[in-house]
Order: sequence, then structure tokens, then C-alpha cells
Amino acid sequence: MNRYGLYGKVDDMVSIKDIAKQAGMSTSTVSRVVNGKKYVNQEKRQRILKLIEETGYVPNNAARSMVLQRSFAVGIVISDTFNMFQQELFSIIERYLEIFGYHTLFFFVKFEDTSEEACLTKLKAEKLDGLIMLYEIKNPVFYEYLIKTGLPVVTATFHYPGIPSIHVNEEQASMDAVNHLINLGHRKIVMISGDGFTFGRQRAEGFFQALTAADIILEEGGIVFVRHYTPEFGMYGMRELLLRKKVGRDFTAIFAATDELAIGAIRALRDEGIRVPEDISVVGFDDIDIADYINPRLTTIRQPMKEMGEQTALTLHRSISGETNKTESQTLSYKLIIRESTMALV
Amino acid sequence: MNRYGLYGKVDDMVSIKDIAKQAGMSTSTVSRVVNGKKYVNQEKRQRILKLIEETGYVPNNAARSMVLQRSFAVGIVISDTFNMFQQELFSIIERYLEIFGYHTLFFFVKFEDTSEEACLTKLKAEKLDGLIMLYEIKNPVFYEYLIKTGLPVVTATFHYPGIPSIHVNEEQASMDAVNHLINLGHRKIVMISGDGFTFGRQRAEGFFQALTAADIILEEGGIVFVRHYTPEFGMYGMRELLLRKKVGRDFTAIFAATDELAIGAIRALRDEGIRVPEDISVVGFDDIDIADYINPRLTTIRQPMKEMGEQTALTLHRSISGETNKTESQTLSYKLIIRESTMALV
DNA sequence: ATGAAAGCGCTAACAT
DNA sequence: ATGTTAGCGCTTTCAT
Repeated sequence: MNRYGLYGKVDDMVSIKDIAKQAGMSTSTVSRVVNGKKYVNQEKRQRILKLIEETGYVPNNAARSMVLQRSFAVGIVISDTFNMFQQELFSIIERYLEIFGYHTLFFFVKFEDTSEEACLTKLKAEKLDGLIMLYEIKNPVFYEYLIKTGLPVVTATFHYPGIPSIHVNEEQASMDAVNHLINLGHRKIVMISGDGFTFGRQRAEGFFQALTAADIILEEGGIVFVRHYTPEFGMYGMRELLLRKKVGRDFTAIFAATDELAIGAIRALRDEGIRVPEDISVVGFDDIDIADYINPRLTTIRQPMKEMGEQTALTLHRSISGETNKTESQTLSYKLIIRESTMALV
Repeated sequence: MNRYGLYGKVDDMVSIKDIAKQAGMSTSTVSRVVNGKKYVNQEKRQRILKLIEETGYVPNNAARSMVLQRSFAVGIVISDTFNMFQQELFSIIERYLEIFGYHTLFFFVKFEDTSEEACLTKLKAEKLDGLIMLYEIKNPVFYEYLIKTGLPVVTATFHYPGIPSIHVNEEQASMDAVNHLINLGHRKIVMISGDGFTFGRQRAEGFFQALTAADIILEEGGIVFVRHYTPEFGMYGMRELLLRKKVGRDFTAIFAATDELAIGAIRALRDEGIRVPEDISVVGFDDIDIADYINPRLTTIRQPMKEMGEQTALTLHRSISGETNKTESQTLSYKLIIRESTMALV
């Protein structure tokens, strides 16, 4: 190992000094050119530009970040097992962030307990301009740090007191989903949700409320909470429900807290020869891309992903830029998408 | 805007100086403690450790990266519209990279022409320890730069001359997939692939070869190349095929270059009332998680994702560490997974 | 309009 | 065992 890099090759990275030397000028002048400042002679500017072009010079981020005391980078905190909805969302966010001129740093948090702490440590090591949270960290210390340092933050798909968030009214949306089932004549409705995050509880809450509003009494064991919002766990959840309840007699419809849960549930039903929607209607939540391609095509709640991503990035950008228009949380509108997985009770 | 950060709050980031001052020692000593070096008095070490704990001090990455002339970060170049296979793959890679002590920087490349260039520029701005490519950059200049600088690189799922890669024998695997169909009695087989990347052509090549080996002549128009490997384009591709060919008479089976293409194809077939596998057998490629959950469950080629991810990370790590055991490319073994979407021709 | 010099936070070589 | 110092690449006063 030598100063030219670990792998024993000469690090022929060109620096601002190289450009300056070759141009016969000072680094200050080069810096001015690079940053498009005024007060540089046109000829010299051209010469430097040419040199930059030829050498492929790009300013070093770390050095830049040091002097400027900022990184032009925003962090995105996300589950390392992000689901399709989250993927689509962060792809959109990332694209907007790039438009606004930020780099994006991902902080994947794993399901283990130590991971949230590790995430905070990694965060601190960067001079982030801002942070977007797509994963609901549980440890309050994390939020305390964010608030203490005054780092601009926005959360999406969940809310934490004192931090602007972009989200949908989960309860309301879930009520709409369940009401769709009720309007179709279903009275015996069960649910699969997850115990992991707030949205899982909120969606369950909406489920309860819709039932209550329709004077339906949820039977004992009519809801299961699984560990992850994946097809696999949707399948497990459905199997559990099937053990507890008899199709037709005990339930004719099911509300899954996410599309992926719904997909797993449908498979479990199919494994038992139960047809969707003829025997059981299924409604999901999120409207991930694939929801329109599976068999049967899934009835679900569409979250306005594009708008969510855009607003999340924009809100953060405004917060970073110091536009102090008290960026409050935004509740975006969702939409019930009726497809093939639900039908009227016969 | 002030020197305390853009957003007008005091940047109470603690630095090594703060710790040193509070401890009444020099920054060198603190640095030694932070980096677990020897030659520090036990008492002092304890005191410093306590201070670090209390203040929540974490060394600044940018500064570290500057002196050390390396970042402890490896870049991952990936499509901004990465598919499920790629997602699963990079999640695994990211996990191993973390185990090896690297940060991960993502470089999303978009479909636009300018994006590859922009990616290279962003790359240069970082003092990366290494690079993993999951997206097949077309511009040779990119590779030239990598080779010229001697940056450790490994590509996964594709190969570029002179750069170690981790992959599967795409042609062979495709031949196996098609042979499965042939063994089932199918002789009239069509294909949907994409024109984007090498693997799309390789999979098509395997398709041709399997046909040739079985003395089957591919009819004109029996293969369509779509723009993206998504369900949506799988649907378009299938519709095109349906326009050209008559089910049963002209084809009884289809090979899709990816599972996502297969999923879209199946939906297009269903839209026309054509049953899978009764009327048409379908085989995909990748074995993404969802392949086992859709209806019908998909017959496909399983790529050894876990092993690919592990080997990719490991190979890069070795390359960075200077273990010069000429890390050659590795061809990993795949497996045909037979599920419900294929059946014997009746 | 341009350059010299200081300094961002950190590590390592050198001195003690 | 510990401190002093130089310097990583860059930007920005401050002179000129």
C-alpha cells in the first residue's frame, strides 16, 4: 500500500493544481472558472475550460465538501428489504433530487435492533444537506438528533411529530377499500396486516372503523398481523386465517394491508382451490406496478407515487434552501382502483 | 447563509478538536483512540472513549477520505429502473459490502444518452475504493477510464473484456429453458426478448441454438425484441406476437427473456382468453421472488442470486485488498425451476 | 482580474 | 506514550 492508492496503481486523478500548473495560473482562477464565477478573463477562461475538457478533470467531492461545510448530498433512509411501492417511490425521489442538484446517499436499515443505531452513526459521518426518511425508525434518539442539529428532514409515508411529512390518509383510504367490499354486499370480511410500522396499524384501524360504521362486528381472529409485508408472509397470514375460519361461512372477503400481502394471500387461497374473486374478494393497498398484471388483476388503493416523490423532494429542497414557508405536512389524495379481484357477493 | 450551515442553525457537529480540547490532549491521541491504534495510555483512552460516547462524536468522512486518499466506499452502477432481479441482487451485494466495511454509493444510470457520461463524471468526483457494475454501460470510454485508473471493478450479470465478471452462462441456461419446452413436446416456440443489453441477445441466441439442435426451424417473426424488460413491455410483445401468429397453429409455447416479460405476456394472453399452460406454455428467466406467487406459478431459470451477490462483493474486496490471485471471471450454475406455467403438449 | 494564503477535519510521519 | 506539524483538494477572503 502506498500513497497512490491501495491497489498499487498510480492514482492519475487530476487535481485543480494540475490544471492550474498546466495553464500557468493559480488555483483560484481555475476554481473561479469551475464554479462559473465572474472576474475571469475570457481568454484564460477558455484555456482552462479546454484543459478541463482534455484532462477530464472533475473536482473532488470530499475536498469540496470540507471547505463548503456541506455535501450537496441528501440521505435517504430506507429499509434494506424495501418493497415495490417503496422502490417506485424512491426512484422518483432520486430523480427529482438529481434535478435539484443533489447527490443521493442511501442508508439501508436492516431489521435488526442494532441497525438503527448504525444508521445514525453513518449519518453523522456525512455533512448531509438534508434527509428523507422512507423507513420508520423506532428509536426516538434518532429523531432527537435530527431535531437538535436542525438538519432538514422530511418523512414520506409516515409522520413523526415536529417533522414535515408527505403521506396519504391511511385510515380513510383503508375505510374506502373496506367500504368497497361492503358495498359489494360483503359482511364477513377479514384482514391481513403487519405489526411492523404505523401504517400497518392505521390501515387496520381504517378496517375496524369501516366495519363499525356499517354495524358489522369483527369476529375474533378476523385479523392477523404478520411480520413482513411480503408475498411470503401474505401466504402465511392467509394460511393462518384459513385455519381459523371457514370460507363462505366465516368470511367472503379479505383486505390486505399491502398489495404484496394480497398477492401472497391469493396464492394461499389458490393452493386450497379457493377462487378469487368468485369465492373470496381481495383488495390490496399501494397499487404497485405488478398489481395490474397478476391474475386476477388486483383491486387496490392507489397511492399517488409520482406526486409523493415529487412533493417529498420539493419539500426537502425548500427546507434546505431556507424557504421558511413553514413547510407543513401534506396529505395527498389516493384513489380506489377497481379491477378483477373483487366482485359482488352472490 | 452562514458558516454554520445553510439552514441557519448552529452546526453543533463535534470534531476531533473538540474532543481533544475537552480531554486536554492532542488530536493525534484522539485519532489514535478512534482508530484503535496502540500506544495510548489506558486511562487516557478511557477518558477519550467516554467523551466520544457522551458527545456522540463520529469522524467526518470527507476529511478522512482526503488524508487517506480513499473513501472506504464502493460504487454500484445500476439502472434507475432496476428490475426485481437486480434489486434482489444489489441488496445482497450491499449487505456483503457492509460486512467488508465499505459504504455503498449508488450511481443510477438512466436510459437517456447523456446519463452514462454524467455517471462517469459523478464517479470521478469520488475517491472510490472500487466499483460494481450491474448495468451494462455502452460507452467504451467509460471502461477505458476504469482500466486506465486501475480502479478495482467487477461486473455482474454481464462481461466486458479485461474486467472480472460474475455471471451465469446465459446461452446455456436459455437452451435448457427451451429444451424443457421441447422435451414437453412443443415444436412451435416463440420468444420475447429485449434489445437493450447483451443478456437479451445471449438469451435469444440460446433460444436459436436449442431450436437448431432439435431441427426446428424458427418461423419468420417468431421472436420479438421489446424496449424494456418490464411486464408492460412483455404485454406489448405478446400482443405483437398474437397479431402475427395464431395460437396452437403457429405456436404452443413461449420463452420470455425475463420473468417480468413473462408476467406481462401471460396477462396479454389472458386478456385474449388464452390459458396458460393449457393453451400456451410459458417459461421465464431469473426466478424473481414473485415468480412463485403469480398465477400460474412460473417455470423459469433460477440465477443463484445469493451466490452471485456474495461472489461479486468478495471478488471486488479481494481486488481492492490487493490479493492478486488474478481474480478471473466466474460462471455460476443456474437451475431450471419447473412450476405451473408449462405443461406437455397434448 | 489575479494570486497568495488560510483553513475545512483528519491522519501520519516525525520529534520528543 | 504523546504532541507538533504538514498536507490531502478545494474555496474564499484579502491583497494587489
